[in-house]
Amino acid sequence: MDRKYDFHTTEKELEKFWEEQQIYRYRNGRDRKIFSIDTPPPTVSGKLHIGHVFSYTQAEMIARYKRMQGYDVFYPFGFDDNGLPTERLVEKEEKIHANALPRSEFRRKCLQTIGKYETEFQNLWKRLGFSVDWNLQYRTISDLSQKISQKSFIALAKENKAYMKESPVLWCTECQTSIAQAELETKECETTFNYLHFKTPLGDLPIATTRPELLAGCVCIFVHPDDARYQKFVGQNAIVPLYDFTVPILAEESVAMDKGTGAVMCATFGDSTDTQWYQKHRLPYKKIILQDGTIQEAVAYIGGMQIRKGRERIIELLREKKLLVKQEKISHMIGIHERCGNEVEFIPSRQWYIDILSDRELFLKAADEIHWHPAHMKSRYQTWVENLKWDWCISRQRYFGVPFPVWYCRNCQKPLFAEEEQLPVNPLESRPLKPCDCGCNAFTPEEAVLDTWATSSVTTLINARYGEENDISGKILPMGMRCQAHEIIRTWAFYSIVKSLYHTGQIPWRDIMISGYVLAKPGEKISKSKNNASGSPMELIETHSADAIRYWAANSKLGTDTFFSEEELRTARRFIQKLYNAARFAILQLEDFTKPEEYDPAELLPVDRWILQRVNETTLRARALLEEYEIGQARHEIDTLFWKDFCDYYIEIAKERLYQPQKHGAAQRYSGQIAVYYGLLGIIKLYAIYTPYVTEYIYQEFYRKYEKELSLHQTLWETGTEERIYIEFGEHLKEVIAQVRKNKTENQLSMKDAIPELIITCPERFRTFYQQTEKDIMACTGAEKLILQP
RNA sequence: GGAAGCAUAGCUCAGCCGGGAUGAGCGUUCGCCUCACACGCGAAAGGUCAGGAGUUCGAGCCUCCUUGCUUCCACCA
Repeated sequence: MDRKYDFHTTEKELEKFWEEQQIYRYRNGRDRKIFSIDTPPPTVSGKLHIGHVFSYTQAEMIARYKRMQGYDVFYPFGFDDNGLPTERLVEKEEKIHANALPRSEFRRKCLQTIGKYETEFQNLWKRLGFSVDWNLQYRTISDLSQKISQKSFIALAKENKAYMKESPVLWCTECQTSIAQAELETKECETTFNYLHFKTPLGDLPIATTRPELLAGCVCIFVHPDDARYQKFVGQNAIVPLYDFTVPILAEESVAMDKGTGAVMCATFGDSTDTQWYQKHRLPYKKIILQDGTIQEAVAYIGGMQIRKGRERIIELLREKKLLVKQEKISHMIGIHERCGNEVEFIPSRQWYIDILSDRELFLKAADEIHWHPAHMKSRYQTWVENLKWDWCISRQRYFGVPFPVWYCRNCQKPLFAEEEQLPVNPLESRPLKPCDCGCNAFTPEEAVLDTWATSSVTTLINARYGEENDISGKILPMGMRCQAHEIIRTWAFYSIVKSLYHTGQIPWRDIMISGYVLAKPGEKISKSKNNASGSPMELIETHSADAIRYWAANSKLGTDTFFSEEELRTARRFIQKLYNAARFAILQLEDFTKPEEYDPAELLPVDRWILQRVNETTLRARALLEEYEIGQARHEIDTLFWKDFCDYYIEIAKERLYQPQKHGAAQRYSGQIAVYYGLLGIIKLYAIYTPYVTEYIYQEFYRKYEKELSLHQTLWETGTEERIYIEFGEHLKEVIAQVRKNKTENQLSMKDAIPELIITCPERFRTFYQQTEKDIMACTGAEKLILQP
């Protein structure tokens, strides 16, 4: 073995070796319990950054951990390559607009782009040593995914869980599609409160509005029924300034008397409150804003303008005509679309929804059946479910997605669903297999596509090939765990729970593991769009090794956001070199080692039993922590065992015995060899989940010729009976050596300098142990004489 | 406005059931080239555990209040 560990060649060779030997293949549950993993299919919307690596790697360690506990791990990998995020990427890269192209051509461009990105993504995950079974790879745009997604929709529609309705919906005028509540973000925004007077028979009624461009869409005025200032106006009509039509003045309890003037203009639609009032008071709809964000042509003064432009123009006009009483700068929160940051509008349209409001209790109960890691993440889910306002709108007026398997009868307008044998189907290219119940055989296809989440929420079903010929849902559902970041609790986690409950009646997974973000600097999330990542993951791997990045990713507490610092990668590299060096030492001492069929621990020296007991103890502790997904804490336990106990104490104590059997005895040396052999093997098994490359290298370089498994990653963590007395003895012995080291340091002596006499205060129960360890202690401390005193 | 998380060494963070800060890594200072490793070994300095009150024999940990940071949700007239 070279003095320096060459990760460049080693990692590449081993990556190939694992792939060729199919080390991580899912064995279909043959003779092993199955642990199935629902891992996030990354959205194909740009390049992956260190944040993804951080989160995905933590989950990957759990996969490795479970495998080494004897599970047949079902660990697929997918790509979420349909939907708006991908469309936006393609529009940006190709400098095109989806709606300017024939649909088929745009879809073709999308397919090209995702192919390129997916290869890149896959290479990165492989390079990071992910123990994914690539045979299980899936894509949300594949035929199978589309089929299962469409089946899901049809099944829900038949149970009336999915329904169509005409209603004001959240609308993004930039992306020109409806969106769901979950895709809404808020942004603090400076705006102006414009005060105007509406004339009424009883005098002027002052109104404040931030959206004067909607004056033409005003349908009524609301005042609070208890508001003494305005009670008299209720039941009267008011004249809308500038447009001079009349609207009724109505009483409404939800009006905030202290906001603006206390009297509020309701337009269709300025905000979500307007939509609620519209429904509650059965108000008329006056169309002002169109789907593309322009004002309807027929609107006087501002027809055809963009919303902002129209607003400015109206303010100008109001000012000219002296109708503007005053203006006030305010800052308020507005809803924006998470994908583009554009302000959302409410536009009535016919959309498909999934009923989620009726079954909140069910969704909350499901959350209690799932183990959340960390536990407090459950409250985010609960708050979200409790605050749901609208059913889940699943139709998108976009192109690159799973089509709705629906046509509408031209005669009776009834929706007609595709037959199962037609799926996956694109209604634009196919026809229903039979005529409508009304006898009509002419149809209009649904042009919308499904919300991306409507498909990615069934990843568990896609992986299980739910309802297909080779359905394996009985084996892998509910899945053992779901891993994801906390930002998508309200989307991916929530929708997956909804779909799983609706389709299978059970929770999608038993555990959910939620990772934190990697922040570039305080508060600033690294994101694909901001491009604020320091070096691409591939570059970092080339510089620091995949193992180093993985080791770093295991450093923080689950669910906690962390900062990225390249400095910490250097620490990781030091660790890898240290492990390599320890292995070099071990291999050197074990050149002539004959592995026993079995060995009796009673024949080993106490200090050798101590280190083996420490490995055993650490394995037990790491196991307990990893069962709770505490990757960082488990690694910390292992670090202490390896660096402190194994390297700094054990090797130093046993060194001379291994070098000089003539002085210590052959049997004593053999005892040490056994401890080094099994001790290091236990340690590399523990580290295998964190740094799979260097540990596998050590295994192949040395252990492979003794052990039966082809790869370290096919071995299992082993534990035996705990014998506390050896742990306690080790602790005592460490204290003795620490004292000697301290003494030498204080006297500025080298560690190899001799000391004439070492007096050990030794409890009776350790007496024999110390007697058996005398030569080791003398060698390690340089003591020429050893005195044991009670 | 509601909720959650965080606040511990110069920095980043561990601290399980309430039992003596036993802390770790990085950084700093000092010593040591000890035949796996100077990408190392050994040691040292450094803390009013955000502030306050309470419960308790005993609080970093439990309760309440205050402050600061982060996040989620609500608020869009």
